[in-house]
Amino acid sequence: MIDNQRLSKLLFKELKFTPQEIEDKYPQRSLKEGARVTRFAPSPTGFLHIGGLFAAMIAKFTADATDGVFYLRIEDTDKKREIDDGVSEIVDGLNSFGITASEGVLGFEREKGDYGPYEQSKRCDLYHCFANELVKQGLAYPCFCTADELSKLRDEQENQGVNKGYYGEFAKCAQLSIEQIEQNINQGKPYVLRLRSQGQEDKKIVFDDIIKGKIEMPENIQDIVLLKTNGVPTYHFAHAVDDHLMRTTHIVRGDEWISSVPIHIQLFKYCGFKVPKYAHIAPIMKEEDGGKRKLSKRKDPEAAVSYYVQQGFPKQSVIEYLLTLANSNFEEWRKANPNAQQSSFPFNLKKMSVSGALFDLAKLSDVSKNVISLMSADEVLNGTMQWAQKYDTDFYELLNSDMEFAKNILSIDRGTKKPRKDIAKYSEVKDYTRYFYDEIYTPSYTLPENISPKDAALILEKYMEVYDPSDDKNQWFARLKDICQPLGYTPNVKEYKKNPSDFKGHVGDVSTVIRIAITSRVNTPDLHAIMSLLGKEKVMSRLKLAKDVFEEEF
RNA sequence: GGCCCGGUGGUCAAGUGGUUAAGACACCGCCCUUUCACGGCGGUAACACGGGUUCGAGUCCCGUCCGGGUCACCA
Repeated sequence: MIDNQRLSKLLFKELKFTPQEIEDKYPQRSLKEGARVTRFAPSPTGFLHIGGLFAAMIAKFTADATDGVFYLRIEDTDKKREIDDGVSEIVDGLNSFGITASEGVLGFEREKGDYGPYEQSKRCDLYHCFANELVKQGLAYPCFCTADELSKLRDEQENQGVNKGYYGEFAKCAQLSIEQIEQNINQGKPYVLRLRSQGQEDKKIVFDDIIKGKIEMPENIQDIVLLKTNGVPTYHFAHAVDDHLMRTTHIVRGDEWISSVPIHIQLFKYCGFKVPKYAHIAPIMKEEDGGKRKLSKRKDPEAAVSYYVQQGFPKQSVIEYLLTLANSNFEEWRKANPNAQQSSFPFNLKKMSVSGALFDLAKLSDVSKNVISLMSADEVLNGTMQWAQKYDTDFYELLNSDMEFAKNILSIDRGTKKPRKDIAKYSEVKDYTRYFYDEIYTPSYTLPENISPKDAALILEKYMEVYDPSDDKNQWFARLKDICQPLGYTPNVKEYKKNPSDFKGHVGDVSTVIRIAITSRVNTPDLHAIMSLLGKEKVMSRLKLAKDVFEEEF
C-alpha cells in the first residue's frame, strides 16, 4: 500500500481548483423536467464527415424535441492529428446545413455558454483536479513504461495468447513503491497517469443503450491511460469529466464507442459522477463489391459534407434525407405535413435503426426533388445563385444579368397544387433552363422514332403560319389542334388510341415537334409559358432553324 | 483470436407469438391528361441457414454462417 496523499503531492503540485469549487462553477442546469442535454464533440482533424453531420443532427433534434440544450465541444486533445482550419471546417459545415448549436464553440476562438471552455485543450486544470482526486483514492498511478516496453509487452501477450493490454500482473508500474516513483520523477522520467482499475473480468456490467437496448459486457480491467505524458487527457477521461461538468444527460455518438462503455461507466463511478444515458448510432455505410462498409474519409468523396453542397443539394434536402434514415416514420410525417418545418418533427431516439444504413443517392435525389418542388421561385433562384456563384460563375452572371427573367422561368408550373418535381439539385437548374439563354443553348434535335424529319418539317411549317404570340393558353392549344387534321394527326388522343393506324399520330406528337424545335428537349415545363417568355422573335427563328434542319435530313 | 452488436425485397424499412409480411426509393406496365409534368392503379422482388419451445415463430431459445465494431499516450 502506498501513501496516496504523498503521491498526490508529488504528482500535482499546483492545482488551481478544488473539486467543490469546480462543481459550484458548473451547477446543474435549470431546465424543465425531461429536457435533454446533448452535444456534438468532434476532433478538428479534417472535413466534416456525413456521419458527423448525422450524429450532430440527431443530437440536436433530441435536445430540441425536449426543450433541452445542444452544444458543440471540440475534442482537441491530440495536437498531432489536428489540422489548421479544423474548427471552422466543423462549425461552417454544421451551419451550412442548419445544424447550429445554441451553446459551445461558435467558430475560431469564439464560444458561448456558462459551461466552457468548450475546447478540451483549455480545460487541463479541470482534468488535473479530478485526476488528483483519483490519485488520492488510490485509483490512479503514474506509469513510466516507454512505447518500446509497451509494444514488447503486447508481443509477449500475443505469443502467450492472453488478452493484450496493461492490466493485472502485466501492469508493472502499478506495483511501484512511492520511493521508486519519487526517484523516477526526480530523474525527470516522463510518465502517464493510469487508472488503477478495480474491475474483474468475470463480472459483467449491464447498461441500457437507448438505441441498441440492453448490453452486457465484462467489466473493464485495463489500467487505461487517463493523462498522457504531456498532461493532456485521453478521450475516455475527458469524456467523463466534460460530460459531467457540462451536465450532458444523453451521450449521442457513433457505435464504435460501445466497446469503451465499460471504461466510461467505471470512470464516472470512480469520479463520483452520475452516469449519463447512452445512445449509440450506427454508421452510414456504402456499398462496395456487394458488401457494406463504413463511408471512408479517404476513399469516398461523398463522405464529406461539402460534396453535397458542391453537388448543389439544398441543405434541407440533405437533412430531410438523413431524417428519413434516422426515424423511418419521418416520411409518413412529411406526407401528412408537407409544408411543416423539419424542426417540428417529433424526433425519437428510440426509433433509430440498430444497424448501419447504406447511403442511397437515388433516394436523396427523390427527397430533394420534393423539397425543391415546394420552394417558391425566389427560393430556388436564391439557392441556385448561391450555388452558382461558387461553382459556376458563368451561369451566375447569366442569372444575375436578369433576375426577373430567371425568376419567371422558375415560376413556370411552380406554386401550383401539383408542382413539377424535376430538379433534384441546384446544379441541374442550368440544364433545366438552358434553352432560355442563347449564350448556353446549342440546338440539337432528336426526334422520337414515330416522327420522321419530313413530318416534323411539315408540322413546323404549318405551325409558323398560324403561330400568334398573343394567344392565351387555351387559344394556343386550340391552334395546335387545328393544324393536326390536315397533317394527318388527330387532336384527340383517345381517338388515336382506338385506331392508331388511321393517323400519323396525335396532338401530343405535334406539340412534341414544336417543343423539340424550341428547346431541343422532349420534356419541359408548360410549352405555352416557355414560348411567351421567349418572345415572338426567338420562337420564330427557332422554329425556322429546326424546320431547315429537318428538311435537310430528307 | 477475445469481447460486443447486427442479419425482413436491389436500397431504406414497418413488424413486440396468429398479417394475404406494410410503406418509401429504384425498376417495369397501365390509366388520367390540353402538350410536358404532376397524379392514380398495378407488377417483379424479402423474413441468412439449421435445430428446438409452442396448437401456431419474421417475432422466443440454442447452434452455424455471414456482416460490422473494438481491442493505442487516436478520437
